[in-house]
Amino acid sequence: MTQQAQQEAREAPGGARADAILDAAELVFASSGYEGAALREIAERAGVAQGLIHYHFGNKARLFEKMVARRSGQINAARAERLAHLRAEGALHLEEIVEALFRPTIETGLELAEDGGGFARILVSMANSNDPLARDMTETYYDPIAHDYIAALQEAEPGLGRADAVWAYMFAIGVGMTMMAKTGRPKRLSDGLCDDGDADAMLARIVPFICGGVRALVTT
Amino acid sequence: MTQQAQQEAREAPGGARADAILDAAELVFASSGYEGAALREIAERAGVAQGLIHYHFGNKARLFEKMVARRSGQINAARAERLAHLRAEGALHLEEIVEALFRPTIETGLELAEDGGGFARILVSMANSNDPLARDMTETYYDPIAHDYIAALQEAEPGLGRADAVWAYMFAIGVGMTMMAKTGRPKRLSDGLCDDGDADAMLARIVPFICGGVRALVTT
DNA sequence: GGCAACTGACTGATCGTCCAGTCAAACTCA
DNA sequence: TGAGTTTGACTGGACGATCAGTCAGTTGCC
Repeated sequence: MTQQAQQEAREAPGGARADAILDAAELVFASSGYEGAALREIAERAGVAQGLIHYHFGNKARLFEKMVARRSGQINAARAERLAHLRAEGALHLEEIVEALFRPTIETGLELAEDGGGFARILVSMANSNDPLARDMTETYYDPIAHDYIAALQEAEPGLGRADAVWAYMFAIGVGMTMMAKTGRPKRLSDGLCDDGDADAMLARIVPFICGGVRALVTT
Repeated sequence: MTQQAQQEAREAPGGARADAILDAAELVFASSGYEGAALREIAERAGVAQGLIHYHFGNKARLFEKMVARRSGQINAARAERLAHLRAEGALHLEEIVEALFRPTIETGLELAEDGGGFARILVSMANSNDPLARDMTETYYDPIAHDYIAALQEAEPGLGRADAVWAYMFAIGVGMTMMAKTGRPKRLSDGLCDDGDADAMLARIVPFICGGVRALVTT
């Protein structure tokens, strides 16, 4: 163990065990929901004693928040970077904006997918919940980047009003949920034709769908 | 009490107390989720002893299912009726189909809204879940009507392929979730400009958005 | 009197949380 | 350097609360 590693192992909650807990928490929260998730199961999956969760995170709510914060930071950094990159290249195009909005979520969400879902499903339940914990976290971690993308929509489509841009963003997020929830329903409804496990194939439909929807809201 | 009413009160679970339990279950499941909901709270809100829930419904899962079945029956009957009415009038138009798809859900969902949400939020969590209970119920109560509307989409837009029609339906449902979840986020993101409590105002944006999206998937 | 509706105290399991204690590494000072 | 002290990650059993579910008993209408 290097001195650097020792130093990191000391910092709470940034050590390897704390990360293992966050990884396990992601799996269990995703498959069981917040209320349904048992801290004992998280501890077991992380290969850690039950008490260690409270040592590092205090309580269940703070564990949930730290878990969301970690992954959300990655997602929204990638979103911001992609948007900045598009701006640097010149005029914004609607298709590129929508692609930039969803690809980081897909890739981060499916990365850890096991039985299918992973972190993305946590986002879905957070987005559709209105309890104070979920609302505060959405406000903290996702509202700032939302404002950026709403502004980008208006830049790309100058005829789009402010209210329409906000609605368009909300609708776009709603469409993205279809993809992230990974329920298997598209396959069932289409006799195997559609697969919500294939992120690229889905994105190929989602992007034109949303762009068509946005342009339909533009008052010309 | 009429003989008819007495007869209904006899059938389990069809009596007035059973209905009161279902009403209370709707409220509690909506605000706390399936795992978070406590049968004791449901009994208390219904003004009924805890044991009566098990007398009428057996267990928590069956109570949940009966509750969903009751309201879903109303929603999907209205959906089917509206679609049949459109067909009877002649050629199907995309805007009318989308309107027919959502209005019954909105009206049934907001009808019982108290702190905001009601049954609609249960639908949202069901649609985005992949646990066996939610999947089976979605399959039983919502897949049949989904097939009808997917077929209607293809009739209204002949250039729309089968896979595209299924995706379009899924995306449309995703957009509808935005509206049904009633998180208050649109208002927050727009400084009060957008209100997700105003179903009619939302539907006025959702319908053109979805229609624009669907038409963007049509291969011409 | 019979039967279905209904009650509420109860059970065992499981939950989040707590805490006394272990242990190895880091630090202190002669 | 090395014995004594301190630190902090970590353990695992115990706690009270609460959960879904059970059941013997009561009620009220035919």
